[in-house]
Amino acid sequence: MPYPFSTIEPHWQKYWEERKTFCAEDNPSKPKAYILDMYPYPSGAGLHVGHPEGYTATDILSRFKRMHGYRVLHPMGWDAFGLPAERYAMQTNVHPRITTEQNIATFRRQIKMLGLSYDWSREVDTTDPGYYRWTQWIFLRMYGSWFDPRIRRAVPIATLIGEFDAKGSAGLPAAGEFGPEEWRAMRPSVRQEILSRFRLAYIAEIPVNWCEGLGTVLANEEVAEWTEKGYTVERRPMKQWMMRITAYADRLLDDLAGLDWPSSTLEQQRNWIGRSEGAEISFPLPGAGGEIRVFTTRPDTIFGATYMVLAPEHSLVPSLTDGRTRDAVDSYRAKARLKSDMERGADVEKTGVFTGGYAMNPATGKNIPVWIADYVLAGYGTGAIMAVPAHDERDYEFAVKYALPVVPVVTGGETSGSAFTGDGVAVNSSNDEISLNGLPTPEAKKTIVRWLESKRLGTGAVQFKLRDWLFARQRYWGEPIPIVHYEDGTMEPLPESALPLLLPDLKKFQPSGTTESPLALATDWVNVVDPQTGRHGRRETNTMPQWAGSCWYYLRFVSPRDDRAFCDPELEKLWMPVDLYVGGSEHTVLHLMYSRFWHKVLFDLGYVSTKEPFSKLRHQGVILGEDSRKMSKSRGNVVNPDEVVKLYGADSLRLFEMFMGPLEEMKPWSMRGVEGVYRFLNRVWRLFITEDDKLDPNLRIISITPELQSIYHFTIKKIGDDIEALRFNTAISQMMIFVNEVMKSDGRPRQLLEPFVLLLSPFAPHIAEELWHRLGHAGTLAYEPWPSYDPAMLRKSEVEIVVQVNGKVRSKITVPVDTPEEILESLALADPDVQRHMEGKKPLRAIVVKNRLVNLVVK
RNA sequence: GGGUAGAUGGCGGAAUUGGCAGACGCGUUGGACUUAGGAUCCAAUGGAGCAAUCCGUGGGGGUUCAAGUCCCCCUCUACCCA
Repeated sequence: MPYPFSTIEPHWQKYWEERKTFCAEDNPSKPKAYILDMYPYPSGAGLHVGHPEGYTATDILSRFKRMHGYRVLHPMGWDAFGLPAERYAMQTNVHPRITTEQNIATFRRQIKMLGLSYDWSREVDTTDPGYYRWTQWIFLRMYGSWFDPRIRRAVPIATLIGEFDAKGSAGLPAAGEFGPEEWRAMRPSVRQEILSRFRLAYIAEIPVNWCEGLGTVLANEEVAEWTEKGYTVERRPMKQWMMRITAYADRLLDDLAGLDWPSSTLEQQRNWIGRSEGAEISFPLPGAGGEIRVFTTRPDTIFGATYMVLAPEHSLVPSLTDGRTRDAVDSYRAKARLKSDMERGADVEKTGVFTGGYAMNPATGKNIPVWIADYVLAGYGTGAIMAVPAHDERDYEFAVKYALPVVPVVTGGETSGSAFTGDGVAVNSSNDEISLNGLPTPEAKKTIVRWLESKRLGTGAVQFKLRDWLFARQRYWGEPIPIVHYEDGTMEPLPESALPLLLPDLKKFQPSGTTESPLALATDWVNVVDPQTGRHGRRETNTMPQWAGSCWYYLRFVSPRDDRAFCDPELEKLWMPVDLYVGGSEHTVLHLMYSRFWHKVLFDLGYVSTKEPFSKLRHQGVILGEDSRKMSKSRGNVVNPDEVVKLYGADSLRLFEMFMGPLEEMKPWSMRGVEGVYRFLNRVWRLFITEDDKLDPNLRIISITPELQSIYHFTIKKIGDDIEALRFNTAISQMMIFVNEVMKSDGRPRQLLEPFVLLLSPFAPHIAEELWHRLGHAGTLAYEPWPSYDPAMLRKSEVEIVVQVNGKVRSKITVPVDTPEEILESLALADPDVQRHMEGKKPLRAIVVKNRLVNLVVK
């Protein structure tokens, strides 16, 4: 008879829920553990077997920590804004609120069915006005703050206004040039424009990926997905809300150093930030007037700059073109608009056209042609490059194609047929005032930057690949941005008391037909009159991107029902930072970067006490289908957790998910494997419970062999060590070894089996609670102290020593533990098998490792 | 092209970090029990060989008494970035 998981599991789930067993205590006297899963997007498809992998891992650790006397914060919530619910609404006119509620209900049911020890009283939902009120509130903090580069942190915008009032713009180049009187005399809309150059949340006109078919702007990483589906995406300049994450580039990079994160994740974050050192150089435009500014990491190659390339969108392009080139340039610009950054950077043949204009190379004094080409991106650097075909692959390719001159200025590598991009020694690099010839690349860089600086032609500069974050989507189902635009050209944030700014109810969810979100159609909602001044205004119709809610949900869990603060400051100190964060590696870059950014802003403004949110991070690996291919509906290899739980129970599902292999690894599903752990749980059950469903009368304190005693103590040690290190697969394997040993031995030693139930409980909590109960204990085992082991008991009395001759195992001898080396050696030499292999050979030396092996080297 | 992680039986995976390769599980084979077995229990299970023994951790070199583990070169796979 299989064990009755289908009655046990709901029973204990109900018990935990009714007794609030896993409510996190805000009790400062206990050590804390904040153990967090990446909360899911509740899709219509429901849970798949990938979800429980990470959830079970954190659950095991949470339960383990509770049994060690920790207060554990282990919450769950829903990242519930997002495009799928809205797209469904477009097709059916079912309000996304309704779809979202249904999906959440399904997810909640499925997650509860797994017996995960979440504190459900802290559940959050990003679409709940009580939640997004605070997302909006944080947005307003970002809007109301600026990053002061002199102290490298964010401060309220009022400090900047105060500075302008008192001293004018002095010291802040981005502000322009004005004195205090001028500032005070400016029209409000002008002042606002200047301030928006500093605010952490600001509106800017930038080229974005506009998708007419979807009626929305897409993030760069979303473009490929939609173009593959046949949608057209074009580059188009639009006014957009942005977040000034670039201000934090240095700190986001530097603070990675203190994090216990996977090295690949750290590396990807570094690459994404993409810090590079070089110089910004001005190339004057003799014909058109003005100058082209470029950033380069190789200022030392400036003497080899034989042409320049502007991004097609570059603002100087029109003034450089003339009648002969205008048509070609315009049509090239039109084509480039339709390509995504990804396509443009891709390894395809470079294209470009000559603008007709020339710039002067400030080092050589020569005029060089200015081209446009889409491999130069408007959003990166200055949107222009000096092209050094001899020492840059892409420039080389381009120069060969368009027969532009290639002038080598660095020696040290093979240059025929390709560019030499490495470091070397400068040549051909001198003018009347300066010579780099003979200097190794690093010296040459320093020398030329000094010269450029002295001539006011350029300056040493640091460039980041990281760009400001596009923070607006033309969608309905997202957090409304709490800003009103007035007819006089100014905008104003809503007062805190007006939050949450609720989404208006709509009946239809189609795109507005303009570049605005469907919110523009809610005229009652959009149009407002300022009660104080009577001015007419319009609400911001963009909503926030899906990342917004997930940027700070880990903070909300600390005080989820607080209506005075997004996060109670005392409780924040009590729980933060997150001690372990587990989630998929698909969030390696964006989610983790964005939340680190928000966290740092909140830290600067004094709302949180740690500079980083997640001290330790791990990713769970992808679970493949039974055929070792990615699970997908079309392949028909999707495994449904409901099915597994129905057949084998939640404990078996949990146990198998952990037994499959290392947490981070990608691994295929196996129903047979589930059966395997299910058999194991049945075996455990039968150790305690007889065929007629009674506690086995043989369960008594009995004398046991030293071997079993030793295995028991080792099992406690191994399971504990493995859980701490998140090596759940080997912990389970040790449980199996222990159970096999007990099965083989005589009797049912209660003094071992009763604690074993506790060892099993983090992995398979339902069966463990049931056995604990049947053993005569009242209440839950969730807070029982974890069994301890005696290190002395780990020592065996005898060990088997391997005897090798020339590295090959020839015999094994059993000796008392810690037998001295000399005795081991003589015992080995006396062994008949060994002697046989040494016959006729001369002993050279013996390597003896205590308690391990003897290796006899002979010739 | 760059970064990161990998490659161990028929399969998933273990291996005090240099010390018996293949723990544990799946599968397979044989047996026991049974009216029955897709339940349970026992035994075997990397390959070759009757055996002694030999060969075996993607491939090739190296260091070492000793290499899955360390070093060099190569091949392939996955993920991310371009």
